Amino acid sequence: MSEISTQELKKAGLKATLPRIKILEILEQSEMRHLSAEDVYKALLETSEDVGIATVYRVLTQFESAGLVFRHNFEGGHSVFELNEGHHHDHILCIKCGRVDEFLDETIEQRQKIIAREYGYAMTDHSLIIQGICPECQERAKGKE
Amino acid sequence: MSEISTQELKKAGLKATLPRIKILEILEQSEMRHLSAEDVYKALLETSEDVGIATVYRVLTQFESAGLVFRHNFEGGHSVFELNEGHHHDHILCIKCGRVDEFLDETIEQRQKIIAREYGYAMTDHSLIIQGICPECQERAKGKE
DNA sequence: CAGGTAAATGAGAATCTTTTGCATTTCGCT
DNA sequence: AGCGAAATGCAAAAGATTCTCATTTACCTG
Ligand SMILES: [Mn+2]
Ligand SMILES: [Mn+2]
Ligand SMILES: [Zn+2]
Ligand SMILES: [Zn+2]
Repeated sequence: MSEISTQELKKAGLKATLPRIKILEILEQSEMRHLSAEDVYKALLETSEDVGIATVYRVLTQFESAGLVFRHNFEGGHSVFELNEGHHHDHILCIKCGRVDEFLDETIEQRQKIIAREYGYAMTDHSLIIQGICPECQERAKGKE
Repeated sequence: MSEISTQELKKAGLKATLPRIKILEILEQSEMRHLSAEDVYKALLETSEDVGIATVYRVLTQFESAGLVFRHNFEGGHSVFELNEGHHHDHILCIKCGRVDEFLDETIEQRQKIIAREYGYAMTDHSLIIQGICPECQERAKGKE
């Protein structure tokens, strides 16, 4: 079953080592789409794989360079990673419970390109995060009010 | 001259202490609009004020709570602060030289509100950063090519 | 399939940014 | 001037990430 992961790694130009295979599978199989290095490390511990946290950081950074994952800075302090499944999207986060939703708005995407051009920048990337309170957390707040 | 700063602090509900006055003046007088805690600390050293880095962090956080400054997470790792001068704006950053430009796009602002509503979120904030290569850095690259 | 080699790893130390604990100082108000 | 609460400086601590280096592993060759 790790054959598929092995192929993906090779295709990305990475040696198919045990830690890399395991980490890739965790990213693919986790029900959370956005995982911190610590999240990945904890998941590894549960598979009883003896992988160090330093390797988790190294591998995630390599995955990013290889285009296998995206790194996001949702909250100051630590990065989260998610598999690159080909479709760009932005994020909307609940500041109460941490829920993450994803969206893509073509109007915004276009405006960004126009703005970059106006300022003479060659746009390489962008990061848009909407923060708010999710429907559930709004209900919860209403309840105990 | 620090009278004005003293007033601003009092109005914001903060005791007008020497460190707070100095830090506010640095934010007001710096030619850089976006300063890290370390930047502020270095500027303080040059005024030969004996302020600890811990106080810099504490004061900047208080200024943020008081609405005097905004905190941004431009690059993973550290926050930058800028005076709140009343107008919200987003940022476009050069990944080569660190230059920061500011913009405001009403179309994007509106779309964000609509998206939050679509997902049922009560939007509290948002952060949009366009990354790219500024005109000067594009020229520089062209030159040595 | 053994052997060699460069690349990858684990453990812990190191780094970097930010926060915290605590003794001491300062501010704002009599 | 004097009091009490709030603020500060310093050093230690914390949290996230990177680095060092001895050891192991993946992959190529014969
Ligand atoms: Mn996502
Ligand atoms: Mn700005
Ligand atoms: Zn929520
Ligand atoms: Zn530039």
